[in-house]
Amino acid sequence: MGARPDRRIAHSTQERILDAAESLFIENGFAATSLRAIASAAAVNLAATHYHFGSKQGLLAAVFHRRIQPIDRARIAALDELEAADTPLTVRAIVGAFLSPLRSPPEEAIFERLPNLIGRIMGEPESLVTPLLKNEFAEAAQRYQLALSRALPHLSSEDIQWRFHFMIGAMIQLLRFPAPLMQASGAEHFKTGTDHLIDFVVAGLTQESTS
Amino acid sequence: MGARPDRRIAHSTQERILDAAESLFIENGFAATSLRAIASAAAVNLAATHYHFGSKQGLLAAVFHRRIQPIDRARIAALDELEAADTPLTVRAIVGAFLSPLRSPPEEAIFERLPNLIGRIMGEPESLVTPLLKNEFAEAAQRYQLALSRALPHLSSEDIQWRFHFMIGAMIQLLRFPAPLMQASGAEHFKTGTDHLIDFVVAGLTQESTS
DNA sequence: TAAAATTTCAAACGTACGTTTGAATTAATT
DNA sequence: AATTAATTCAAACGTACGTTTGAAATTTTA
Repeated sequence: MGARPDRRIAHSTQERILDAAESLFIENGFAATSLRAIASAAAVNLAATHYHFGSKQGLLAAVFHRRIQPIDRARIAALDELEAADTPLTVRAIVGAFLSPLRSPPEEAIFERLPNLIGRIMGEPESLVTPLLKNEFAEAAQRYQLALSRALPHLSSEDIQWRFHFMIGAMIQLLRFPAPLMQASGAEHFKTGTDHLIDFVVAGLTQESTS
Repeated sequence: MGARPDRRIAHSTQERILDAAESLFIENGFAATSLRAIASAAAVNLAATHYHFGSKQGLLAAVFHRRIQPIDRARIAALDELEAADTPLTVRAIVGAFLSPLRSPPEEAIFERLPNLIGRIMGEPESLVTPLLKNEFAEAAQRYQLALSRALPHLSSEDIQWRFHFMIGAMIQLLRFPAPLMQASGAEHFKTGTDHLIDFVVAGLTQESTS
């Protein structure tokens, strides 16, 4: 019997594993998610996880890579575009470019849980997170900190690093908890979490430290 | 010779377990830390972990409670003291009161790794974190958001919640990664991470959203 | 279609896990 | 000192884990 269902409806084995692993990693974290649970949710054989991804860590890397790569590229592309113009960049424009991939239109339903994944993975122990970030996020971080120090020439590189650090923290908080604790009631004026985030970090970045 | 018979050299079994569990939770996370590793590091019998704390989750709760309670009380006490005066509070004073427990003088060496613990636990999956926070952090959060909305009366409660949310995120980032990625070279002018954090979040909180 | 490469599968590998048990030991009480 | 309570201990409980295996099934290549 044909083991291959309609390819348009059902994803490939790798994709099904990635989807299932992503959901379960988001929900329970890496260590608390078993390959058996992943294989079961993906409706594939347990051994398929090792056949396609080598190990549980390899699967995590693949899950992360699939989501972070488009974001990383979009960030760099957005900054390239900004810098193509010869006008000096505003902090708000830089922040907007950095965060825009997080609110870009969901061409695929992917973007629904993408933020959750990043937030969850960033919460994992450092020994798990650092190797993932080293090769996926370092370039964009460097580029954006450079752009920020150009837009804020009076700040030391130390100041830039700290403020960038806190921007990342605020961003992760939004990714992990898409809404503040209290459930916002009827959304009166439409302002997304990302909008609030941008306002907050722009103020933090451009602040003139009075202390 | 020490004039005091310092009993702290030899901790009790519970304390040794709590210390060992704390260190290992910080390093590897909850799920990836085994009770056997904890018992071994604490030099106690494996069964002692269940005898004293009932379960692994109970141990986590005890580890967390031991550290978060002093912080929580210090936060509330600091706010009480501020509000005892009848002058309206500044945002900076409120933020300083909220964050002061994180840089209070290390009377005990405890305070060295306390921030790491909180940061690490906040990164755990929501199902683990939420029950811990519900009864340990809710009151202080409410009190401080109320104080903030009094200091910033032109802001909606929704705005207050969002800004508070991002303040927490920036704080957690500092707790989890006490320094920005790049190692700061010779510390020229002394300004701690908490000082940078306060400046950042005060600016974010007091910002007049122009977007 | 025949051969080769790729992918799926059921089953098992050895190890480690959280938890429980009941006796041995220590501490507290009378 | 005798009795009771609290604590420690070695050992084992059953379960689940990541990983490996080798044959069966499928897809690709020629």
